[in-house]
Amino acid sequence: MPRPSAPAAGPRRARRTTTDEIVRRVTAAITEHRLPPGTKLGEESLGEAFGVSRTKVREALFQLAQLRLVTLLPARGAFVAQPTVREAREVFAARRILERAVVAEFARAPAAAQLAAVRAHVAAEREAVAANDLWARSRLLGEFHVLVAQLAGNAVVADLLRELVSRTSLITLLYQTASASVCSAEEHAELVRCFERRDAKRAVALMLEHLEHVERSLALRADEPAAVDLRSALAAAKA
Amino acid sequence: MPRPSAPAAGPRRARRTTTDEIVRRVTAAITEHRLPPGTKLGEESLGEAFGVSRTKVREALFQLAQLRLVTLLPARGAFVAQPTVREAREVFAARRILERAVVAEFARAPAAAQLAAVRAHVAAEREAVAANDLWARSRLLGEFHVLVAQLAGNAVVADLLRELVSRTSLITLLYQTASASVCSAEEHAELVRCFERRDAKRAVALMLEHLEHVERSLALRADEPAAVDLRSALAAAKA
DNA sequence: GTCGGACAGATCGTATACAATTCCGCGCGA
DNA sequence: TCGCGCGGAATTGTATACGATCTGTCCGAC
Repeated sequence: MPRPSAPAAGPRRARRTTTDEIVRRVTAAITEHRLPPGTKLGEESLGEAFGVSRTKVREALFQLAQLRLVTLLPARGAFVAQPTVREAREVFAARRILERAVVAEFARAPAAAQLAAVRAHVAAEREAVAANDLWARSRLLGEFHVLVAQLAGNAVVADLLRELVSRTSLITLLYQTASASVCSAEEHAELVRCFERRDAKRAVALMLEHLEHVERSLALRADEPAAVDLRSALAAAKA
Repeated sequence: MPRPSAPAAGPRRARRTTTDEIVRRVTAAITEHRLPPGTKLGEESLGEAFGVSRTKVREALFQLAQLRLVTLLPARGAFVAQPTVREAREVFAARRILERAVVAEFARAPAAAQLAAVRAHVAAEREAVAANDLWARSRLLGEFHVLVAQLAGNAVVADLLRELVSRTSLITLLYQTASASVCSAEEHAELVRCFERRDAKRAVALMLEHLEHVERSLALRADEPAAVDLRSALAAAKA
């Protein structure tokens, strides 16, 4: 009897909605800086919040742990991750590696429709900045990088980058300095202009500069976890 | 009341053993080509095999799905993934991007102990090849790339690469030609010699060549899933 | 003879229940 | 006053139970 050779992983692929929905919403909450690093994510609390039971919450937390957005402590629960300085630097290094290649590829031959898409995205970024919508701003600034990767035509790389971008959001929140707030939207806009000119070389340079700019704007000096967070938490009090 | 700032994600980090153990063992089974693509992974069967209950198996399957080693069909079950040709090409492209950078970094200034480690690894590869131990061979050939990434000092990149290497194992099995069997161990050995000479440029060239060599040895011609598998399954009969 | 619908079996999805571990506050003693 | 040990409450870890969905087969109709 020959093996069934799997039921053709065809059209229907979307999971119900619930588990991935929880992952999506918690991810959004973390990357949009609504859930600060170190926040405890109790299973019962989350279940109550989403109207589902612990079983489902647990699965979502496991997935989030694999994305490195939450840390699971064996019998103590789930917490929003607190990337170390070392990890932060490594994430930026990884992004430089991937995005250099992505930008070079995309700038080589962007289709008109693709250029329109990135232009529209930058417009949305500017809108969020103008409206002072911090949540949308965080989300859009990150999604820009994922969008470019998708348009570059490699979904695998785009997925890897999505993960790294999420982690970057966490890092940004943890280590941002008071004066930080890089105006990334304009840097994105300049990048888009390079795309329009098919200027791959300059696009790559700009992207690397952009990432280094973001990294340098952070306080990545301490060597261990984040005593920073404790202090700021003590100073700023209530979340 | 200031937030507890998380219970110091300190020393103890290892998860119990069970869930990750299942993930590890199934991953090994897949990457060592003991579980062919398309194999159904029933929850009850796996639970029985590992002596745990479905709850735990499900968590493991979810993690494996995120690693893209298994495909979850909504109400039908889990199957060993069958990467498409497109996905296969994208995985190789992603690996070229990452490994080019990894090799360049590592070849720049490898420590003596690190060189010893990679030499030892290649020796183990040769041993497995000589002993005709196909399982160990598959594992070691993949782990070489992860090892180099780890030694290059970026754990984040190493983790990304580990995932890609696992997926490559699956791809290799799915699309290998009868005459395939690239003798990667010798290519690894030559790479190590470049490391010893700190010849970064040639090391990068060799690595890219090596990856392209592996990719070209596969039958990545068809555009859709793998009718190949069906035929071979019908021909070869029993697993 | 082939196609369409319905039933039965099996498997997955979700919730609930119980056991194990941890955390927190209290009391005791030095 | 501080350290240490000890319950009680809360939370996590695991298993089981029940409902929903799908697969495969059988039967009847065209």
